[in-house]
Amino acid sequence: MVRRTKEDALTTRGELLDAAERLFSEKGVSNTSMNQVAEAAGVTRGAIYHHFQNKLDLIDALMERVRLPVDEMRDELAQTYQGDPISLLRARCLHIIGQVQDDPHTQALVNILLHKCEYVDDALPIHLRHLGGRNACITECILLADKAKTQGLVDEKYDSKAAVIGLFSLVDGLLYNWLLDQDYFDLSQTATQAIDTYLAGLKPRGA
Amino acid sequence: MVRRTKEDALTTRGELLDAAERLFSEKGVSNTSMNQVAEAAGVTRGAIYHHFQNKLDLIDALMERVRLPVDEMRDELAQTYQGDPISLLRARCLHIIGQVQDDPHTQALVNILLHKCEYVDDALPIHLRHLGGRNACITECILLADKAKTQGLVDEKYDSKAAVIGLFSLVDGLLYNWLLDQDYFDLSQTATQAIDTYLAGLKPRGA
DNA sequence: AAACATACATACATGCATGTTTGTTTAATT
DNA sequence: AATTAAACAAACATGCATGTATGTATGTTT
Repeated sequence: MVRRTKEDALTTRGELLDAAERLFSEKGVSNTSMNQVAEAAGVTRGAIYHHFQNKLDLIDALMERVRLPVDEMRDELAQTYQGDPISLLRARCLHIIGQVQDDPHTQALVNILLHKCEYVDDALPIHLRHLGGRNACITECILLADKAKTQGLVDEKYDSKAAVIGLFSLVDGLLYNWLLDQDYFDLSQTATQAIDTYLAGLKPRGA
Repeated sequence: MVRRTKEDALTTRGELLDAAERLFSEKGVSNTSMNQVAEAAGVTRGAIYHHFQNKLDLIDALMERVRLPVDEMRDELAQTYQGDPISLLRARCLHIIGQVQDDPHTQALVNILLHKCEYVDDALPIHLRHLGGRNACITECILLADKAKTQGLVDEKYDSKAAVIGLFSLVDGLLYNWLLDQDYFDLSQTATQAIDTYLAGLKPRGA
């Protein structure tokens, strides 16, 4: 069957992305061929090369699909600027944790990023996206940390950038290890305690 | 030239491992062919298949080579049981950080583990080794955390396992992000502050 | 209704990576 | 000294992944 309607084509495209996301997350990116993706989506490779230029382009589309919700979340949290900066940072971190835990698309994508793809060339869209998103988020959060410092919520002795990088590394590490073996520990419980521990350590001693 | 002496063969084997370590760390495991490894070592694929069964066996040997020093370190630190458990944990974490930063072999291997290989199949020796080593180390450190709790160095409200997993995730995350872009932040400074922050958060409030 | 463009399927060409086998030279063995 | 066996090199066979080119049936446009 060929030349279906325009929305049918979009459906095919979506099924290709679903299949790719699942296979990549299960077997790794370079260990999954375009043919396998096509078969899993019930089409042939012709369909893939019609919708995407090549594997990299496919991955790019994959990331584009879930980046949008993440951006929404960021904007949303940025607006709810109520409460102290530390609580905001906490909420943001826990939100990320929760989303990876509960949203299958996010989980698959993060799994791909952390465990199922090789960072081979600087020109790779994956690499750039990952780094870019991280740096933008960190830069934004450093402002929050500075604000918290002026409010006396964070000890003066700490460097804001290092503090934020530490917090993000903690989140990354938790996700990294949890995705490695989901049965080894409970993510939300462990993450909540770990993040609270870290944030408690940021407070001035006398507070 | 062929059939060189027995130690010449060991040299060849070592050069193969060196080449593999470098190429894998630079270009990724699945993106590096056996032929490229052989060429980089100045031999042909025949030499590789003489010393190793296949790519997985090569990687296995790669990990075996640097696992030994790491184990030495662990035994060494386990003997110096002086000082409080928290200081010991701190020293251990900073030691790992320092070793990744300063020892090229360790750095390359950790880079491969974190960024240059796909965790595709549970049967892969890489996967098992990584998980096994981690779990063993965590189990060991949980005892330390418990000990610290009985000494009143850690707040009663914290779960020991979660506390240790948090600490290790922090270290993993720091290495993960630093290896992604070594110029973005100073590893030892950031790690020292982050680890100290986390450990400070573990203390009881009134201390 | 005719012309065109889209959404694929199919077929083809190419190249590379792997694993194996065979061959050759020289150290080690007896 | 003769035999064996190690340490590779070189050649072979195979399969798979990619990219592209072509074919075709059907929606879409005018």
